[in-house]
Amino acid sequence: MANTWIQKLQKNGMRITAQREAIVEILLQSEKALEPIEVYDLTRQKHPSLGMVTVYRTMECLEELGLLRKVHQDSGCNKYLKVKEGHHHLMICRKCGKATYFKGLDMEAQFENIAHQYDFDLEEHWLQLNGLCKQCRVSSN
Amino acid sequence: MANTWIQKLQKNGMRITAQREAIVEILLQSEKALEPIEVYDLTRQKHPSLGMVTVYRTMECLEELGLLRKVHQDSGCNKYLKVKEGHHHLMICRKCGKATYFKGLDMEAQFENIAHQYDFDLEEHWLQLNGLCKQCRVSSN
DNA sequence: CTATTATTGAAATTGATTTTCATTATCAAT
DNA sequence: ATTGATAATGAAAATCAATTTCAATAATAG
Repeated sequence: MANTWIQKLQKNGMRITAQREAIVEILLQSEKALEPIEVYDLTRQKHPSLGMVTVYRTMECLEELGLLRKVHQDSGCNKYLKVKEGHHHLMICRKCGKATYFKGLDMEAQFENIAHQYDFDLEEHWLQLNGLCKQCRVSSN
Repeated sequence: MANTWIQKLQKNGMRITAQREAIVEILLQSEKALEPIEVYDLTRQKHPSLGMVTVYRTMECLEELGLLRKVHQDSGCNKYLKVKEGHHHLMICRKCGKATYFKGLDMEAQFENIAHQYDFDLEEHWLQLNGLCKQCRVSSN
């Protein structure tokens, strides 16, 4: 896992540093989208000298390389999640933030149909399901 | 149009001021989602003494009253658009920003189905189509 | 008209993100 | 292994959006 990301960084001419390895580790472990400050706090538990700027720069690189993607939630739009290959959509728990990818039932045709009606050149669609995951539904609420 | 919004403000115990009327006017005229600074600039053309804080506060009120809604775009997540009654989704031109509501083909059943598979308690879904509107496709690109 | 009180806007504050720059660490080439 | 070019780092400053504070002003009930 982490190796794949590190390799990709390397292939793109970037150097491998302890900070980057630590940040990648945290991001790969997380089941939910994380904002820079969260990555900073989590990474600093094992790497206290890490600077916030390094987190921003590393996450920016990872996004440009297509390894991370931005996720929008009511709780903020500065959260980043590991990308999953192929065409997927997200299901996100509003309580714990757990993000699950699911394969979209081909709705593309329907979307294209609508776009056509409005003479709209459809380039992409954003679909996200929000609610409560199993665990969070059970516990307190 | 504007009367409806003004009335709603009044009904909720708010006072009608020239600033609020001007801001409402701008927001109702716009075909695209606007961020506070844009509302500020546009409104100040006819009302130069307007303060930024008033824009923020007025837009916040309008959102709470269900007249405005936040819209997420690559160009930012601090944009607000007039709400349309009923269940609709958005189609947004990435070039001019024009936002068009369309009636969703009932995809709720499909979404519920997916949610059920993942033992997920679906509360809401976000769907947005992004691309180019007719005018923007024709002109230059 | 007047008194009450919500609203306004300037200025200060906060919080997130970006920029700058001197120091440090990586890695390719010896 | 050593070295040198240069990419990466982190502290501090700068920027930008949004919020809070507060004295002055304006809307509206009576």
